[in-house]
Amino acid sequence: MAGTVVDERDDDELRILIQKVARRIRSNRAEGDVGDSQLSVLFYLDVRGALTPTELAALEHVTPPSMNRTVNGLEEAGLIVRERATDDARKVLVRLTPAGDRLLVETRRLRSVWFSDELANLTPTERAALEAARPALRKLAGG
Amino acid sequence: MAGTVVDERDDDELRILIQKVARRIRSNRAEGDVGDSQLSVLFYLDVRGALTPTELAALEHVTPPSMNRTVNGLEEAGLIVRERATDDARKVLVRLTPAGDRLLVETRRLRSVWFSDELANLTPTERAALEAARPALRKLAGG
DNA sequence: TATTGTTATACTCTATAACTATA
DNA sequence: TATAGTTATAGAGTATAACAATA
Repeated sequence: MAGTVVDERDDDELRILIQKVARRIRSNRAEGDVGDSQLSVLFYLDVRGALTPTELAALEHVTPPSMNRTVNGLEEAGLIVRERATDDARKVLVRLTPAGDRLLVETRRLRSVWFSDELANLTPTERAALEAARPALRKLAGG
Repeated sequence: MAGTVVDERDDDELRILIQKVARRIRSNRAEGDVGDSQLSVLFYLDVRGALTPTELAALEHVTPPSMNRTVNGLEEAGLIVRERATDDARKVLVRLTPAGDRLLVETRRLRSVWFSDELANLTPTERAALEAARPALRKLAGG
């Protein structure tokens, strides 16, 4: 019972720490950088090829209207194009443009600067521990 | 050189994973729940007592106007009060109200449900790895 | 002048509700 | 009816620029 209380507090701290690290990552956006969600969509399109808005929404665990807004922003910026699917006229395929591909590469490079510096400031032990936690983080990220 | 490229991609994934887990935590807010930043402020006020907006902004790594908006929301909800400091008339002390204290306890409990469930779904190995990464996360969170 | 707090404004991301088009 | 996409609207969180009050 005492153990339970301690565990709850530990979980709390872990949860708050993850949110805080994420907030710091976000706050270190570079000038002309693209937002988190937009970047993540570019990332998925690069890895998996063209996807529908519904598929993207599921991958990001957001609602279709949220993803639609994100896709609108990317389209207005010329980073993706919408194409009607040939097999099902309801479906739309979101595809990376060459400009989107270039921005993805550049933005990831910019984003990595702060984070990689932070990682470099960890001790070898801390770094190894974070590396070992990668599978757990993958599972918590939910695919 | 090949190793460098792989490392960059690994850092990228780690960064994106952390952001994604944070997004999932946020999306699992309960009804009537308070936002991330507001909750974090309540957390600090509970642990450290009354603090100025500037101090809170520094702790959260956000700008003073951002913190001001967060504090406004908490004040409108009756969860904190602003008091003029006696020693320096420029300063404002933000203090938790009894209602804020109650909401903090309740909200943390609600928030823990989803995350603790997720943690419970990890294998013992994954769970231990995440636990071992806690010091690294603390450092990345920047205090 | 420097510091503290604040307001004005704008952008990103998120959600729910409701609508259109296609299957 | 069910599914895919979208629009309308709203709220939280963040930022920069500019201003007021006090030290």
